[in-house]
Amino acid sequence: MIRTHEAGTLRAAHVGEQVTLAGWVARRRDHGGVIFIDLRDASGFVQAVFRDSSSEDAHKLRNEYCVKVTGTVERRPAGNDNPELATGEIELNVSELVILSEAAPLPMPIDEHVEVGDEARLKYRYLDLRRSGPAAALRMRSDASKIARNLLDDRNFVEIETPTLTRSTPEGARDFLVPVRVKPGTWYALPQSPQLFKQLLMVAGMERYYQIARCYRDEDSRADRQPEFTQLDIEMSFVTQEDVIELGESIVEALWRDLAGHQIQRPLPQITWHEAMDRYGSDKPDLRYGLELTELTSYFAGTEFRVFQAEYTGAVVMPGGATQTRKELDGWQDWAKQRGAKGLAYVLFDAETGEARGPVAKNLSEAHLAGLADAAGAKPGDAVFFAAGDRRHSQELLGAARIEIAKRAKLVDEDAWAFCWVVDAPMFERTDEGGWTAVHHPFTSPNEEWEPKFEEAPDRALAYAYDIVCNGNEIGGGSVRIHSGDVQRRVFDLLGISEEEASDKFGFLLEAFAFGPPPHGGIAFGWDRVCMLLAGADSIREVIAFPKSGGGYDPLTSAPTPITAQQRAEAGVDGPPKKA
RNA sequence: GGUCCUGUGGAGCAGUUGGAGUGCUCGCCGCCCUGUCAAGGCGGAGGUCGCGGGUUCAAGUCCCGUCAGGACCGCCA
Repeated sequence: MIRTHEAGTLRAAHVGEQVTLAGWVARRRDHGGVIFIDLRDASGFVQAVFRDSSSEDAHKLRNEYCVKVTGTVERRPAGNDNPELATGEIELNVSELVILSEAAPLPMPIDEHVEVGDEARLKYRYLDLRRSGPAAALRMRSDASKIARNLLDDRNFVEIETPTLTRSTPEGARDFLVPVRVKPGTWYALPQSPQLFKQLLMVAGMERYYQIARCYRDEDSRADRQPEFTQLDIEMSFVTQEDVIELGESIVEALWRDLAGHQIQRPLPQITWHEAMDRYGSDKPDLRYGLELTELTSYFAGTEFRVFQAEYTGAVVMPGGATQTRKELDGWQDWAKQRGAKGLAYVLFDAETGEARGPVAKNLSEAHLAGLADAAGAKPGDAVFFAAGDRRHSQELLGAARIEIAKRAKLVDEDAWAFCWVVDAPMFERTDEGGWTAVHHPFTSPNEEWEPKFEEAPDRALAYAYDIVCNGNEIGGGSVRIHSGDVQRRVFDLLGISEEEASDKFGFLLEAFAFGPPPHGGIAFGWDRVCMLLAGADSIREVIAFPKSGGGYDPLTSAPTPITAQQRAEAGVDGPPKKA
């Protein structure tokens, strides 16, 4: 090493020692006769002092020059300590300065105190990462992965890599495709997850598999989504849902204990998917606040108001919402329309009299108005928002409203951690064409109750499928898989997948399942989201070294780029497509 | 595919009902300065106001289009 110590580790105990440091000029304070440099390396900062003998070159220093300095660690003069710095009691009296490399004027400030836009940060991510905050997020992620690996290793899990050039899967998200030079017209797909491979590893008798796996989905991005993302992917043989949940909680417990200083209460609460929808209008409810939905379908039975003559009518209360201005109430209508709803009906309860006001109130009978506050759980001064219509969509609208209310009314405790499992997810949902599709994936096992009869009521059939939710974010999910050929065939039948089609698409898996597949199940954590939460960030970009911006664009490398005619000719892009 | 927000020196922002010269902080360059620590003082450079079109006597400002970024809906088993 060209240095003897790390800058941020020097303390009063080192006073008198001759040391050599290497790092970057974080800041300079040139007083003419004496020059101070904050020298930064990965460990932190230390103040280097240049006087007469060493100051000639030091005048030339600029921010982010990479330098090597040799000198003596000295106690700072009385009154000059800097309690802000871990190294604030001492400084390095420099006798020799070597400029290792110079830095051009910076395109963005590298300053702990200055906000910089995302565009500049991502384009110059290597400069962004010199700042302590962004750097700490990546180090924290490394720690998180280490904690998970250690825990899984202790439990005899095997870390196994699976292919990233694989075959296209018909279900789920859009695949990223890779043309094949040696066989034009054929394509690899990048995996959306290692799902099928981990099941094959169970057939292979590995029993306990895990992998920190890169996954790819060609869908539009969001703050918590990237085209390539990472899962902590886990699969186990001879387990029940309870075993997977126990393991999942152990991982979450270790992560939050060691990285967030938070002890979770085990077992974590479990609520069923239907309960989550009924009470919170979401399959990933944020339990940091109440504001539960109330169903008023039977309350409004027989109402003259046509909007509420619906399959489902529900409500959510906005505490203190009655004082909202007309403009704010109109804002809710725009908000609802933006989500594809016709609007958001509301009733305001006067803070003084408790009297119901608003356009909807005029359409309701005296009796319905009289009992409404109690039925919806509203107090004088509150607003109540309603959604009516299709049960699922209405609940989702109210669920979204609930989140928005909590945000606007500042009801979210930002320091709280609220975990839960959402269990008993439905197996199937209707497709637009009137058939059925798997909610999770077609290898998810029906639960014990529904296994013999899921065909009788596919809309009500429940699966051994579970999601773990933290503060309204789905951070992981999994299921017990089907290991019986008979059940798998029945599921395919219901989904309208013929034997021929199944064999064409998943033949390799079904064939493997002919050879004594063990019962198995697993879970995958969305690792970027987990790390985002642990880092206290509001975007997964903060915990990804080189994230992409919207549209899958990489501001640093400018990928994706056009290819040359020659590359295209060789790539095998232009081979004939498969007949439909 | 759709909705909304934002584009102004290198960075972050301001710019009023359209009205004479786009301003501020930081950074950058030069000089001064021996105890600062987000150092300070003096001086200086740096702008197609994202791009194109339109309205107007006059556009950073209004209108249309377009590009880029962000948030969201659709989508994401």
